Amino acid sequence: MRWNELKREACSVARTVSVIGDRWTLLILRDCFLRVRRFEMFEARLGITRHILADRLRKLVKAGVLARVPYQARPRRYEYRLTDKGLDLHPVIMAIVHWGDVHMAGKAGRPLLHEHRACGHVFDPVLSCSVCAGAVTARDVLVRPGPGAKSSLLAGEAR
Amino acid sequence: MRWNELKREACSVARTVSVIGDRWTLLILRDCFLRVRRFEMFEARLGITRHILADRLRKLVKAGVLARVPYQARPRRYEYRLTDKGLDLHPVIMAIVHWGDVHMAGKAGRPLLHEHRACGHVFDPVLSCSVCAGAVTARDVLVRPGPGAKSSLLAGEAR
DNA sequence: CCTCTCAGTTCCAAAAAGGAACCTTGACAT
DNA sequence: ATGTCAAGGTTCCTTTTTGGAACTGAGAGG
Repeated sequence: MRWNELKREACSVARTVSVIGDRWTLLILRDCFLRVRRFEMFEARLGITRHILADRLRKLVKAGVLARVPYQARPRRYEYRLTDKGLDLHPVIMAIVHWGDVHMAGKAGRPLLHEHRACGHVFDPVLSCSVCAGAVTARDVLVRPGPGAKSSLLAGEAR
Repeated sequence: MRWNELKREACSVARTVSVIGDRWTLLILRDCFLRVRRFEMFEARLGITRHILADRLRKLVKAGVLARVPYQARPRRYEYRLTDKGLDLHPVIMAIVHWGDVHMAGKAGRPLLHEHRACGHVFDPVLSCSVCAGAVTARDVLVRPGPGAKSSLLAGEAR
């Protein structure tokens, strides 16, 4: 399966992965959420080669995750900003950061802390239910086919 | 930057990406959460080539995300199961699924629905604060250096 | 024996990534 | 007018990673 076949799969993971399922893309998005916006800044922070960076930024713009907006005329220069669609990736990045904090932090401790403006405390992200607001873990979830399902998606066996 | 340099970065995203930042790995994990466990099953569902699958499974086992457990003797056969560390990736997969459901679902609708056993309803995952339990969006979060920080990680500019 | 299943491994061609140099637009200084 | 600088790319060539398909090995079952 090639990249372009991925986005046609009847699976939300496959479709999302067709946009962000690449190590550089994920690192670029991390930097976007840290307010990095310019080509040279990404390059310096990531240690990515320039043509791969150009390629990934182009793809993210095409996917509607980033917008390429001019920040000066003469010479015309552009920067890359998260769109609303891109901002919606925040939970993905937070979940990734949290897993890294818990399972991959060295003894130096976590590199970054997150403060919740609303309550003023340093917090951990918790996944919760949109209906009852209770915490959700892997074992609390029953997966069922939805309207866009292909029957082959589910593995069969009940949970 | 090569893969093996990634895990040494002082960034939880980089470290997590060194384990799961590959499209096949993410799709393998999706299937793991759908109770797929055997080599042939992964291959059939994913359309991945066999040696890449073998490679990714080996890496996930080495990373402690999956465990290779025998399910029959004579001939000895193994299956791959999520460890607790692997189960902790559930929020990452849920966040990815949800983004795909919202931004990439065709008009057929979402392929899978998730029911919260505790309350019995189909739900969407919401990221919330471990301290006050309130919802958390990108703009609610203030990022600060933690004990394991390198100063270069933050982009500078206040949020 | 012969064939089948599962779980891999091997080999070769094709695609993607790394590295370094080059290009373009315009500002600013000499 | 010539030279240098900065930002944001592009080009070219080499090394790495994938894709695809065939082969291996340990039993089971006829």
